[in-house]
Amino acid sequence: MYNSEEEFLKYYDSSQFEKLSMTADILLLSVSSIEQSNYRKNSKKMMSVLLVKRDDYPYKDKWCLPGGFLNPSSETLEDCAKRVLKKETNLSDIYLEQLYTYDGLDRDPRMRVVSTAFVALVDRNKLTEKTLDNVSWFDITMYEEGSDVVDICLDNGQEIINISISKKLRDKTTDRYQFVPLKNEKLAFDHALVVLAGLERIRNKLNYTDIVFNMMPEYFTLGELQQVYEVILNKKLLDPAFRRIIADKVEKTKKMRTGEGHRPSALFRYRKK
Amino acid sequence: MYNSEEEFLKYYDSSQFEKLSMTADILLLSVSSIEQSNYRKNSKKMMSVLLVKRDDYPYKDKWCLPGGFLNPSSETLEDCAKRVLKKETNLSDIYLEQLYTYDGLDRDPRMRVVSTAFVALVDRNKLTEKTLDNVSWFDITMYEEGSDVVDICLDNGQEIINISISKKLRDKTTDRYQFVPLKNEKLAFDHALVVLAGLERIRNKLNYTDIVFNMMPEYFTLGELQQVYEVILNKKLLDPAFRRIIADKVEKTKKMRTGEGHRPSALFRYRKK
DNA sequence: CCAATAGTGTCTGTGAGACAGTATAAG
DNA sequence: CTTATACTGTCTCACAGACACTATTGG
Repeated sequence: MYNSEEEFLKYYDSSQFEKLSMTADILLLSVSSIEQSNYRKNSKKMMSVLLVKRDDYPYKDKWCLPGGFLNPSSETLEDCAKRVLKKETNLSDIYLEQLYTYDGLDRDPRMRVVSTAFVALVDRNKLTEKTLDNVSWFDITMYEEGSDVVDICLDNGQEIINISISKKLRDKTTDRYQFVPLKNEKLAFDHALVVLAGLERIRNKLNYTDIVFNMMPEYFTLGELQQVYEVILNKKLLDPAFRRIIADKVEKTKKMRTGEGHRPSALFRYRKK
Repeated sequence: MYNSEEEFLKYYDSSQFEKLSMTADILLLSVSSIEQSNYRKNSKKMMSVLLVKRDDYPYKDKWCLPGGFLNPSSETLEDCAKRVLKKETNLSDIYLEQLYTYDGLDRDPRMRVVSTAFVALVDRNKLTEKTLDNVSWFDITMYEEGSDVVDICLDNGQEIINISISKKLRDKTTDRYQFVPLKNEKLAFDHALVVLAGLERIRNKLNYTDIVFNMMPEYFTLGELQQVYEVILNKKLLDPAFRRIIADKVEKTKKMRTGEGHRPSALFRYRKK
């Protein structure tokens, strides 16, 4: 037939397979600080996610994750994700990790679109708040009532998005769980599933990686770091246990944080290994 | 512009974005038993992977993972993976899990192809050995010499495939590790990376899921199960510790395995929760 | 002094790792 | 009796969970 790879490629007809469009969607997460009225209290921390308001069909006026179509001839999906992040946040040095590829047949009413979702983490302080009115940070609250329903509440101060997702056991030929959206009126596409999967990924990785520090400023107190752990894991931790766990990941500096209405705390820094 | 989603879709031109082809590749893993010459000894277990010999360009005469092009108008990537599995092994009830999406610009010399890789697990006993001569099971040996180089050796009894991959730390904007193929002369595309990523996935999941039982027959001895654990984790386990760990995952049956040249062992069964 | 957080010392119970020992089949 | 595996009892050491205690600031 053909005698060499060169010859094969010369006559290869790449149109023989039907093609499709791909997008990269980004779940950009960070931690927000909410000042408390009591001057003594530390600011409360919450996980937050960046959403974009759609200004055109499909899903007009609903919120969605920032994303964009892949340019197949020039960029990888990761390149594409970075390009979108740059456009949306003006930052280019952000932690980025591939999450999952979503490919339901009807996820986009326009046509078949396969989307690879990425999780991105960022320190909120690095962001220059260029307040585009179609982009907004939503604080995340997760309720895992019972065993198989997860409720997620997203709140940007003006609008509240309620999501309810069922975690069902699937047949053994696939992943352990299937996620079925039960309630979701304001989040476009299948992005509710991406939010849930991304939060779970970060929660799992917290224990065996150093990803937290991508959401932290250079200098931080152990109290702040503990709050971030607590908000990601969604449970209170005991001080001594927490300090044992992160002891070898951080190093104490000579700086102190004062003026908080209580004992000052030492500032720590991430110690790379 | 448009007054409703219906109207929008009616005039939507889906050709405005450049399109591309996608494939689903499957890393089908199972455990093989190798009879020992000493009649007393139990058969040795090894992880093994199903490879297909390419009979056309590109990568003619090299081995690759079974895979196929996605038909975008009718199937999901998982459907596509199942279709390929059915064709290659004639089985349809197989554990299947999405692994990672590979999208390097030059991974296929023909054109831009993005591939979503799946891991599939199967009990070798369920396979009817229809010995197609272009399909073969390769036993896997992994060496993790030092800290950042992984050597994988694949052996089907006639041919040996040696792969060497470097695990390098990447910049913090992405995943912790970057995998760089150092040596690989017989495995097509970027499939060496898929093999490594899949083995690591299974190894990690062994501890917090019940996936092993997808590779086990209905009845098995604890010795056999332990051997499978050992071969996946690539290290010896202590009997009492192992039995404590899996105690609540299995249930003893009345059946026994005899005739092995040593004390008979009870047959166990997976206990679903 | 009070309120709130920072930071440390120490007890205890659980559980993995380790080793030793008993049991039982085939040849 | 030997060999190889099956299976169990128990000790120890590390470590997470828990609690209590001291320290230090602003108001």
